[in-house]
Parts: sequence; C-alpha cells; structure tokens
Amino acid sequence: MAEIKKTPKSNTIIQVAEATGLSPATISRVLNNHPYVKEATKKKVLEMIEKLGYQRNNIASGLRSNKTRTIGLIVPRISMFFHAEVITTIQNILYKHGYNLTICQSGDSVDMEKDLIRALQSVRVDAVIAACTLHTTDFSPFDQLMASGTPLVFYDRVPVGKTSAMVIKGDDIQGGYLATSHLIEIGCRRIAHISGPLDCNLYQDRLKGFYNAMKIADLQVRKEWLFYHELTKENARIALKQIFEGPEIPDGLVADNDTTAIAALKFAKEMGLKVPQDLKIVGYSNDPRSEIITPSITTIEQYPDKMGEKIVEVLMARLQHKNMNPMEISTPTIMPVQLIRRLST
Amino acid sequence: MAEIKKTPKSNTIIQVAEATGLSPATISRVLNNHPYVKEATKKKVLEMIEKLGYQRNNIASGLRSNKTRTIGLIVPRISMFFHAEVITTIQNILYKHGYNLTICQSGDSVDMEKDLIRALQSVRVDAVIAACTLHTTDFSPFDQLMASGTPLVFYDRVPVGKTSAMVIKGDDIQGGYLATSHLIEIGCRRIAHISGPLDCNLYQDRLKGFYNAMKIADLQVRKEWLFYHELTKENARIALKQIFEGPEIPDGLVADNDTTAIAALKFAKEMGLKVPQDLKIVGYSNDPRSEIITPSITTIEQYPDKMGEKIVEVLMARLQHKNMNPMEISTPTIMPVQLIRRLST
DNA sequence: TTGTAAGCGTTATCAA
DNA sequence: TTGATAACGCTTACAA
Repeated sequence: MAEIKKTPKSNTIIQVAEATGLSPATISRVLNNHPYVKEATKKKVLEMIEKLGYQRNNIASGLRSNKTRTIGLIVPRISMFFHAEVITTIQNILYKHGYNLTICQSGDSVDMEKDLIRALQSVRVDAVIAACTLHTTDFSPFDQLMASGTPLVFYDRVPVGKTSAMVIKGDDIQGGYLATSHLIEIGCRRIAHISGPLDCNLYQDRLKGFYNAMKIADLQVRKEWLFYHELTKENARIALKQIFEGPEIPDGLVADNDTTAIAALKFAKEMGLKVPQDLKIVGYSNDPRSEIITPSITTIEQYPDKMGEKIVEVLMARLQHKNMNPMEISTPTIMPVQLIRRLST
Repeated sequence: MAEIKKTPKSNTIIQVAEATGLSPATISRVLNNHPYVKEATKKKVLEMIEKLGYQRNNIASGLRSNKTRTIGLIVPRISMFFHAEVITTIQNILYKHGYNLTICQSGDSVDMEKDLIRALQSVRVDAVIAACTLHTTDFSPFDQLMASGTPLVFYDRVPVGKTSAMVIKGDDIQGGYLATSHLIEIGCRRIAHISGPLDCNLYQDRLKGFYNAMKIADLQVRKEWLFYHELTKENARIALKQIFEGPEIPDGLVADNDTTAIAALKFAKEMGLKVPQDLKIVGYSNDPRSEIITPSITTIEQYPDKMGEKIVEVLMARLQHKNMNPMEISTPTIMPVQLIRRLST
C-alpha cells in the first residue's frame, strides 16, 4: 500500500512490432503514414498501437529525422494583448498542421532573448518566430540561428534594415499617419506625440507617419512635445507632466500605445481637462481596455489574427519548399491597419 | 550567387573531443558539470566549445538521459490576465532552475486538452502544469500521464475530488465569502450572483462562499438570481436581462469574474441605474480593466505571482526527491485571496 | 581523472 | 510491400 511505483517503461515501436509479428520499420512506416504499407497491415498496426497504448517517442524521432515538428516563438511578453492574440492564432493554425509551439518570453531583455534563441536552437525547433525586444539592435544571435539552418520569421518588432529572415510587420507608417491626420481633420493644431525608443522599427515608423501627416497639413512639429521612452504608465506621466508644464499646451495627443493613451486620459482628468473637448487622444493597438474606459479611446487596430495567419502561411510555405527564392522571402510583408474612432476624439 | 546553402552540419561532442584531444565522455562531463573533471581540462573544453560555437543537442541528450529539462504547461488561454501572470512567474523561476517551459492553450476545449496532454507526453516533458478547461470532468488523460511517470501539478482549475496529482488552488470559498459579505456589510440585502459552470471547482467554491455569507447574514438566496453559464460578456447580458426583467431587482451583484462585472456595469448604465448607489458590484480576479473602468470595480485579488512561485516550489521539490510521501503531495495547497475595494461598492 | 563502448527509440537505406 | 541494419548525438557504467 501507498507504494511508490517504479516508472513503467514506456513502450516502444519494437514492442508493437513483436506484438504484431511485423518489423519495427513497418510500424514506423505506419506511424508516418508512408505510402508503401498494405491497408490490412496498417489497420492491424493501428489496432495494436491502440491496444498497447503506445505513444511515439518524439525525442527519438527528432534525433533520427532531424525534425521535431515544434516551432519556437519568442515574444516580449504574452500579457500584451496584441501578442496574446497573435500567438493564439498561430498556435491554433500550427496545431492543424501538426506542429507544436514553444512559447518563450524575453521580458524585453536582450540577454534573455539571446539565451532563448540558444535554448530553442538546442531543442532543435524546426523554425523560430520572433518579435524582438524594444532594444534589440544586434541581430547576430538571430543570424547565427539562421546560419544553423533554422528558418526564422520576425513579426511586429522586426530588424531595422536588411535581413535574410522573413518579415511580417504592421503598416506602422500608415498607422502613425492615420492617427495624426485624424486629429488634424477634427481640428487639432497643436499635437504632441509620445512615441517609443527609436531603436525599434515600430516607433521609427509611427513617427514617420506622424511627420508625414504634420507636413501635409503644414503644421509645426514641436520637439519639446516628442518623447521616445519605453511606453509605460510611469513614463507617460513623466512626459505628460513635462508637456503640460510648458507655456503652451497641446490640443491633441498621439500616443503610440494604449497604455500611454489611458495614462493620458487619467492625467487629463486630474488636470481638469475635458477629453475630447480640451484634448483629443489617439492610442495604438486597440487593447480591450481602450474600449471600456470612459471616454473610450480612438485607436489603431492591428488585426492580430490576420497577422498570425500570415505568419503561419509564410512559415509553412518555407518549411515545405526549402529552396524558396531568397529574394522573395526577403521582402517584408506589410499588414494593413485601421483607425477605430471612439469618444476620445 | 543567391545559392541556397546546405544546412551546415551542426557540430557535435565528438568534434569537440577531437579538437581537444579528449574523449566524448569528458566533453559530456564538462557539459553536465560532473564533479570528476580536472579544472584545467574543463577550461580547455569550455574554450573549445566557445571557439567552435558548439551547441549541445538536447534532443540527443534527452533521448539518452530521459530528461528533457522541459516542463509542459496547459492553460485555457494565455490572454486571461490571471493566467498570463502566473505563467510569466513560472517561466521566470523555471528559467533560473535551467528548465524550459512549453506553453499550450486548450481554448477551454476538452478534446484539445486531451490532445495536448498526449503531445506533451510524446515530447517527454519532465513534468506538466495544468489549469483545466471549464468542462473537464474526466481526468483519465491526466491520470494516464501520471501513470507514465510524469509529475503533474494542477493549479487554479483543479480536479474536484481526490487526485494523486499535486494541487495548488486559490481560496475560492473565501473569495466568494469576502465578495458577498462585503456587499452585505455595506447594506445590500437583495444579492444576485452570476457564477460559472459548476463542473469547475472555482465556481463550486465561490458559490459555497456566497451561500456561507448569505446564511450568516440570514439573507435569502433567490434561485432566479443565480446563474451558472460560462462567464462571457454575452452570457452576462443574458443573465442580467433575466434578472432585471423580474418583479424585483437586486441591490448587489456578485460576479465571478471581472468580464461579467464589467458587462454588468455597462448594463446598469444602459438601464439608468447608478453604480454604486442603485447597484453595487463585486468582480473577481483583479483584471487590469477593473481598475480603469468608471467606476472602478471592487474585486478579489488572487496574487497570481504568489501562485506561480508556489507551483514551481512544489514542482521542484517533487522533481528533486522523486520518492516524496504520496500523502503529502495529495493535500491541496490553498492560496489566500483578498478583497480590493473600489468605487463600484 | 579520463577513456571505451553500449545503448536510448526512432528513421533511412538497402536488400529481399 | 516488408525486413535488417546502421545511424542520429548524447550519457553512463565500467575499465583503466
């Protein structure tokens, strides 16, 4: 009683072979539904597998075949709404293709990211999907991964400049443009912009879109109303304080994420400013919070599910025909975005 | 030019052995920091590993040693705030212990959950951590996993009744009690309760807490104000409509998650009811949305990070001394919860 | 302290 | 259509 059982030896292909009177090779063929197996044999094997409760050892299979049917994913944090959605979509589609997904979080740390790349490499994932940290400027760990023959697709936060990896990104220039020109259209003339670190393509592009819109409207960009720190609640408050301590105050704010937009809303309330009357605010990402807050926040929708679908599509194409034209894969795919107008404007 | 390179043969322990003039066994010992290796030898090997850019093949290692240093995790969905937090904590601590985490989402589907268990088993994870689906009543796939020798820890959504797995759960009875008695204390007498499917321990327990508090206050529980459907926005509206179409309306609502509480807030606004004056609402989980909505929602904090820590602690203990007393591991660990009072009450 | 050699459970290459 | 056999890259007795 209450004895600790020894781990029962999990059964193998050989046991199935013996039980059916076939060879291990045939069992393996059935398992991989190889074409040259007689229907009757296949049926017999499948039944025996069921009966014995046999479970293929993917470790052994992976070692021999050099295919693990596992994809690694590196993401800053799964708690970010956009990423959670993308991941879920990826995982669901990948599952249909018979692939597993190993999800890793870098926590926006470059060192962690590097470690994770090594770890994934070391478990021999068949491919890697990555959204970089805010501060990744050295892509050599990723290059090394590719050099070892692992297909790599970047999404959302992608390398600035050339890369031989596949790239799927949102249209952040357009997003920045849409947000800004919307404010201009509804009457804003003094527009502030809280952006993120310019190491990151996201903020470079959104800023570019901002400049484009301002230029077209012939509006002046005030450097003292431009910020490039990590987009946290805390940093948002610091930036807002600085803006509103100045001699003049803005009538519009482009926030490059919804966390910042939400912080701005709160700040405005504390300052006694009415939104949208005194200050109009646009966020980015369509985080669920942006919809339920009062007033609800106008924001940029990025269609995470569409992005997830595209990522898998591109990846599967690559995994299936290894010898794809490298010119083709080096052109980034740009996914459309859209402005969702709400009560903050 | 534009030639596709053949995958370079990733290097092996044997190449490191040859390069250093040592045997593969010694290289392996260095890799596993085995005690019996001369310091000088170790240093030499490490340098060569660095020089060759050698990367241990964990697939091969796992096959031989029967240890993958990978833990599998099954969760309904990573987009749920509570789970995202727990997972992040688990992953960070596990990482320090040298373990990888494979995160899988069941999407609250029992079939998917079953498949995932098989998949994890098939990649030979060293252990599994799981929060069940809303509808898991048949735990035999989990039992089978354990029977194959894989340690298993359930958290949050755990089996009702006996299990030989380790169990870490929140104090949902207390949570339900706190929410309800808080409403009573501040004057509510007609309290409705939107709970979840009673297959799930969470809602069984929260309901129990609700009954306890009502009984102590000698208040009547009205069956027509009790709901047990999955806690979605849509179901919340259906329940609320039903409640408010009745002859009498409640002055307090216990919602068993924050999504429901938020939906109730919106519903009340549409009905022209003031919160908290006309209706007081308590949610569950302290989702970030509950804080930013107007009015902010009183809710039950579950301390996901503490739960994550506990999970890893228990798991590591188990992984280290395999022969732990089975009586000990079968007592569930119950984690404290707390009421966070906000403006909705 | 280090080396030799036998597997771990599959799959791939022949041959039958 | 099936079977024998040699890997895959590592760990681990056992020997030295």
